[in-house]
Amino acid sequence: MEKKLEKVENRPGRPRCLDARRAILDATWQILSGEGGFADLTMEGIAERAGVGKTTVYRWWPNKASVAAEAFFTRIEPKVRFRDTGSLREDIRLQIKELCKVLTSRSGRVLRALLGGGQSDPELIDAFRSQWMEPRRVKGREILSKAVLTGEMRSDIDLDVALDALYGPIYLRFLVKHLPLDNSFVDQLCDSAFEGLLAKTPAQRRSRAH
Amino acid sequence: MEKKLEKVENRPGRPRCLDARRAILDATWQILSGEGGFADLTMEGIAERAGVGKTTVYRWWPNKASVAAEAFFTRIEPKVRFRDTGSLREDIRLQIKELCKVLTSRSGRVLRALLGGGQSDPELIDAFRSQWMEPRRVKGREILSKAVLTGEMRSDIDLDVALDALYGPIYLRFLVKHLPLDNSFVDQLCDSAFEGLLAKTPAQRRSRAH
Amino acid sequence: MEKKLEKVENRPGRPRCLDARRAILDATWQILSGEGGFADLTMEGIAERAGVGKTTVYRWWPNKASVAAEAFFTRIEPKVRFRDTGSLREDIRLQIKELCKVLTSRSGRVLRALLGGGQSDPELIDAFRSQWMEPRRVKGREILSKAVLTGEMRSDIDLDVALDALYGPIYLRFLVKHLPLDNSFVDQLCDSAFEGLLAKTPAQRRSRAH
Amino acid sequence: MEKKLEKVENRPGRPRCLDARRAILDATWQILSGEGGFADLTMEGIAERAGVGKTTVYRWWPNKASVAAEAFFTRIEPKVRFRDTGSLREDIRLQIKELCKVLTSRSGRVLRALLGGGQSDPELIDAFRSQWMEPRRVKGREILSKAVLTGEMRSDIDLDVALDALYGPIYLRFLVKHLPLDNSFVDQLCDSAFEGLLAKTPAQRRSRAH
DNA sequence: GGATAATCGAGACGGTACGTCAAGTCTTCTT
DNA sequence: AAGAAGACTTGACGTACCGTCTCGATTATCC
Repeated sequence: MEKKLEKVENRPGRPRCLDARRAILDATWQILSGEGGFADLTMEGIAERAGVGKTTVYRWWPNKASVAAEAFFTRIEPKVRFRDTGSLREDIRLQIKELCKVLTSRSGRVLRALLGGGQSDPELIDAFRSQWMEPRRVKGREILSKAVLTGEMRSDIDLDVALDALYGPIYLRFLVKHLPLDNSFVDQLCDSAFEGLLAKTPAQRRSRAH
Repeated sequence: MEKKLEKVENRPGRPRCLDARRAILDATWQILSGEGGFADLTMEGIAERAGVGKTTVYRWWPNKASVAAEAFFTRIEPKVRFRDTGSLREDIRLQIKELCKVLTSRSGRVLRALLGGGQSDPELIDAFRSQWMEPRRVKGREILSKAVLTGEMRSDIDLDVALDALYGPIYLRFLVKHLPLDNSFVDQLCDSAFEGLLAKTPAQRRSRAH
Repeated sequence: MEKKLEKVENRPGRPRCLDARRAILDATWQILSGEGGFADLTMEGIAERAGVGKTTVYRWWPNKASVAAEAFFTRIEPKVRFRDTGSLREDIRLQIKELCKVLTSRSGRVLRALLGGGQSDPELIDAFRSQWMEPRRVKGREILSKAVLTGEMRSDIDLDVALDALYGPIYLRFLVKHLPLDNSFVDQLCDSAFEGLLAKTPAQRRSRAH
Repeated sequence: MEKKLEKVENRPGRPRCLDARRAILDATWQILSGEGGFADLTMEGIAERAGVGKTTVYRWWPNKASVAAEAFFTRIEPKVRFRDTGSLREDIRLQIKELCKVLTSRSGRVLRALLGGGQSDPELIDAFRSQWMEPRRVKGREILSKAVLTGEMRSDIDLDVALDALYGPIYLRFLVKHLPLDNSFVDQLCDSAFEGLLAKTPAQRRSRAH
C-alpha cells in the first residue's frame, strides 16, 4: 500500500495513497458482487480484504453506503450509450435492452443493494439518483425531445413522465423479481408504451400499418 | 401480557398469548414508521417496546423480516379496492390514485422499508410479492381481461406487462423519489400508458375524439 | 462456559454464570502476572483468554481496573496474618518480612500495576485502600494499641502515623525500586523505627541493654 | 514556531527550533496537571496543544514517558533546598514540610502521574529516580552523615534506610491518600522517626529532657 | 386435584461489527 | 536538514444487537 503515490495538489503532508483508495473500492466491489449483497458488506471486511486499516476507510467515506456507491458508480457509469437509428422507438428499445443486460449481471446485484439501502439512507438514494439515474435521464430527455420535434412523439406528455413510463416497469421487475427481465418483456413493454394499451379502431390500424 | 388468551387447539400447556403477538406487531409497525426504516428495526427493540421477552418474538417469527412483513400486511391488506365505473381507464386511474395515497402516507414509509430490506433479504421480498403485490395484481388482471373481452383494451399485450406498465412508474417514483407522486403525474401516466407515446395521425385524432 | 450455574437469588432471567466470572478473573490474573503488567492487560485479551464474550466482561466490571482489582484482591487478601510472639517489635518485623515476600513475588507485579493505575483512577486507588491496605491496618492498629496498653509502645504517637512510619519505607522501595526489599533492610528499618534515629546517651544505652 | 532559532553547531540544515521544544514541554506540563494524569497524556494531544507536528515530538523523545519526565524535571528540580539551623531534626522537619507543600500543589499531580506511570514503564521510574529522587537523597545523605559525625545521629543505621524511614511515610500518604499530608503529620512523623516508637524508660526521659 | 406441558417475562451467554481514538511510521512541502 | 502537516497500518476501546440459553412464574389440559 506504500507504493504508488501520485501528487494531486501542493499541500503539505503525506499525500493520499491512491492505491489504498483503489484497493478499498475493489474490495467493496468484490464483496458486493458476492452472495449476500449489502448484508455481507462490512467496513471491517472491506478494510481487511483491501489490506488497509479501518481508519483509512472511515477517513474518506462516512459509512459503507458511500463506499458502496462510489465503488459502483466509478466503475459503471461510463457505460451509458444510446444508439441513433433514426427511429425513437428502436433507439429506446435497444437502450432498454442494454440496461436489462446490466441489471441482470453482477452489477445488478450491487445496484439492487444500493437501491435497497437507499430506502433507509437518504444519502445513498441521493447518490443513486444523481450518479446513476440522472445522467441517463439527461440523455433520455434529449432523445425524446428530439423525437417531439420531428413529430415522432406526441408533445403533450411531460418528458419525465415518458421516461418513467418506459423505465419504471423495468425497475419494478428488477426489484420485485416477480417476472423475468427478458427481451420479450422489453419488446412488449415498448409496444405498449409507444402505442398504448387501448384497442385500436380500424382507422388507427390502417394508419399504423404502412 | 397475561390476560387475553384464546384457545386455538386442544393441546396441553399454556396457550399462546395473543396479546403478546399483537403487542409485537404493533411495536414493529411503530418502529417501521419511524425515520430509519428497516435499519432501525431490531429484534431487541421490538421486544422492549412490546414489553415482551426476546424469546417470545423468536418463538413465533424466525427473523425480523417475517415480523416486519406480518406487521405490515395484517394491517394494510384489506384496503385494496377497485371501482367499477364502466371505463377501464377511469377505474385504473382511480385505483392508482388511491395507491399513491397509501404510498405517500405513513404506511408508505413501512412499505418502502420492506421493499428496501427485501433487496438484501429474499424472504422479505417474497413476502412483499405474495402478500402485497400479487393480491392486487390478481384483481388487476381480472379487470384488464374483462376490458380485453369488451374490446376496450388491445388483446396482444400480456396482462402482466400491462400491469407493469401501469404500476412500474409509480413504484419508481416511490422508491427513487426523483419526482412527486401527485395526481397530475397519475393523469399523465395513464394518458401515456393507455394512448401511447407516439404522435397521433390525423385519422387517429379523429377516431379518439368522439 | 455453559455448565455450572449456581442460584444466587430469586430473580427472573438466566442466572449469572459463575464459571464465566471465574474464568475472567483467572485470565486477568494470568495476564497481569506476565511481562507487561497493567500495560498488557486489555479487555479484549481478557475476554479471549477467558473464552468469554467481551460483553460479559463489561457487564460485570466497568473497566479493566476493576477487573484487575477484583482478580487480585479475591486471591490475595486472605493471606494477612500477624504472629503473636509477645514482643511487638518481633511481631511487626516478621509481618513486614512476610509482606516483603509478597511484594517481591508475582503478586507484587500486580499490586504495583494497581497502585500505578490508581494514580490516574480514583476507583482503583479506592479499591487498593479498602481491599488491601485497610484490612491490614485494622490488624496493625489492634496490635499497636495493645502494645501501648502493655507499655511497650509510647502512647503519644497516633497509631496511623506509626503504621505509616513502619510501612511507608517498604512501599517506597517497592514502588521506586531504588534499593532492594531484603531482610537486612527490614531489620534496619525496624531498628530505626522502634528506637529512633537519634544517638543514644550513655544512660539510654544502659537502660536498653538489659 | 518559526521564530527563535539558536545556532548550536555549525552543521548543515535548518537548526533545531527551540521554541518547539519549549512548546512541547509546556503542553505536556499542562496536560499532566489536569485531571486524568498520565492516562490523559497522548503524543497526539501534546503535538496538537503545542502546535507542532507529531514527528517533531518523536524526533526528540522516544516516548511519552520521556517527554513527561523532562517536562516535569526541567521545571521542578531547582527548588530543592535544605535549611541549616544547626539541628538535624529541625532541618529535616522543615525540608519535609517543604516537600509536602510541593506534593500537595499542582506539581504534585504531575509527580503522581509520573510515579503512577512509572509502575508500568521502567524508563519513567528510572527518570523519576535519577532526576527527582537521587538529587534529593544526595543532599539528604550529606546532611545525615554530618549529623553522624557531630554525634547527633546514631551511626549504626544505613543512611539510605534512614532516608527511607523519613520520606517513605510521606510518599505513602501521597500515593495512597488514606490520610492527609499536613503539618501535624510531619511533626508526629519526625518525632517518631527520630525518637522511636518504643516507650521511654524514666532514665531516657530524664536524659532527653535537658 | 395434582401432574404435565406450553408459554411467558427476564436477562445472561458467546459473538460480530460498529465507529472512534491513539500509537508510531512514513512521505511530502516549506523554511 | 529541521519542521509542519497529515496519510498510513495497527490494535484496543466501549456499544449495540445478534440468536441461544436458562431460569421462575403462569396457565392451561389430562389423568
